[in-house]
Amino acid sequence: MAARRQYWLLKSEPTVFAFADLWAAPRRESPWDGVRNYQARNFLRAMRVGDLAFFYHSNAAPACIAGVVEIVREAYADPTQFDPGHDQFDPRSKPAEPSWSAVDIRAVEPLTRSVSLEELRGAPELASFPLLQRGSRLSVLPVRGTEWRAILALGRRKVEP
DNA sequence: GCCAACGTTGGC
DNA sequence: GCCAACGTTGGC
Repeated sequence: MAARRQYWLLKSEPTVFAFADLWAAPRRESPWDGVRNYQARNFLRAMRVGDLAFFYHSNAAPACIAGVVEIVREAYADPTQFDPGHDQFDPRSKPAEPSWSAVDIRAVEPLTRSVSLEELRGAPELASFPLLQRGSRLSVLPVRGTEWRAILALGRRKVEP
């Protein structure tokens, strides 16, 4: 079966780590670590090198999609789970059987225009987009091809509608 | 800062 | 296995 690129969305609070921070990092790369939710972790583990993801700014004014990133390293044991000095330290996780995973990402493209939540809500193609559902809190989400293209079209548009 | 929604924990 | 309490998320 041919490998097929999948699409994702990753949430980050820009005051902690913004798309611009990733863009400014060496080789525009960074680990994506610290995920401590099983469903989100399972999505991380399903990612393949070459998959693309939107970089979403949560807890921002306005919350928005700021850019596109690529998965450059598939899931590996998240080192922060074993670091007692780290906020995300998990004393129950055993090195022989790590509970949590990280991937590495690389910034690919800043969107010409950030796409705000309000705009996302206005797009008919995104009616069932998980991010827009009530109470959605997952920090890692799958994105369908139709949704991906609709959002890209909004983000690449140069002129206000 | 508020608060609704959600995931996790732990007593039973 | 149930479920109340708690901590966290995240839009506003």
